[in-house]
Amino acid sequence: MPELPEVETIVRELSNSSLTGKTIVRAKVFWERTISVLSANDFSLKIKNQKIKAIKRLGKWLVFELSESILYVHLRMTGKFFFSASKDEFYPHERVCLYLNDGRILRFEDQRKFGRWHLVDTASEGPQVGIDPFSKEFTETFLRTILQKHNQAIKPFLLNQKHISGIGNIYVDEALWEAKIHPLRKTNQIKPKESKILFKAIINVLRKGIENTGTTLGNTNANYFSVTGRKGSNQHQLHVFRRNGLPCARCGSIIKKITVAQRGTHICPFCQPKYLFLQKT
DNA sequence: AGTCTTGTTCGACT
DNA sequence: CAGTCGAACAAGAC
Repeated sequence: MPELPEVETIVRELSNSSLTGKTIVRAKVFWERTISVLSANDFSLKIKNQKIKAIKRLGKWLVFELSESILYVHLRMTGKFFFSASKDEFYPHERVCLYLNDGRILRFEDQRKFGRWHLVDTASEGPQVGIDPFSKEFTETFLRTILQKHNQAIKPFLLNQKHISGIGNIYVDEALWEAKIHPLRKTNQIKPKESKILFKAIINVLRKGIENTGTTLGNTNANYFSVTGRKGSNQHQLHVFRRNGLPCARCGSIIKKITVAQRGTHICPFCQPKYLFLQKT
């Protein structure tokens, strides 16, 4: 569910919610497997009395820099954060909550239970992810070079967080449509000119996603909502994702849904040909 | 009842 | 080693 733009939106909202400087006075775990490596009990003991120094993003991970540790949170499909003031409220999908020294409770809700909290001492024990699309290491040259080094369909390559971190199923389909590249094209057969356009498309779709505070596809609890419960608006800007049967905004052809790497994949069959019969200049 | 889902990891296989 | 594929995780919408 949440990809880079959604996680970035959540990080910004948490940072703006005066969470920085607050102390975690108590943690409660309602679903043990949400906590990775540590037991729920060890986690609660370890995080207790730690101060939140900063909140950042690493790929799709949220990073809470604490006084003695680093807390990494991955939302996977349905994880979401929100605040509540009352201790007595009951939320059916609540997995973890943090009591703060200002009386607020930061709650973590996760319908499908795939979300993970990883509390470690140093960043070297944290998740190892690839280049962030908004870091200065992500350049046209980097993308062109790494595509040449692999012989894999472009879509699963872009979804692999070890190479580039933060792109998920929605934004990858959007970026490939924008760059006019079929998701099954092999990485090492993508021409330098196309790679350059793809670079711009990746930055563009992610930046637009952030500007629109994320993509919320539906109204149910399984969808993305921000910390304050707001929907994003990027779903109104999508060109292909879940638009199968509708006309392509560029050429009018009907958007098709196919399966690539076991993921629903949306393409314009005219704009994104699988084989390049004509060499474009 | 059966299929699908915005993420990731694992093992089997080629 | 590199890449593909299906399953697993888990719950709910359609």
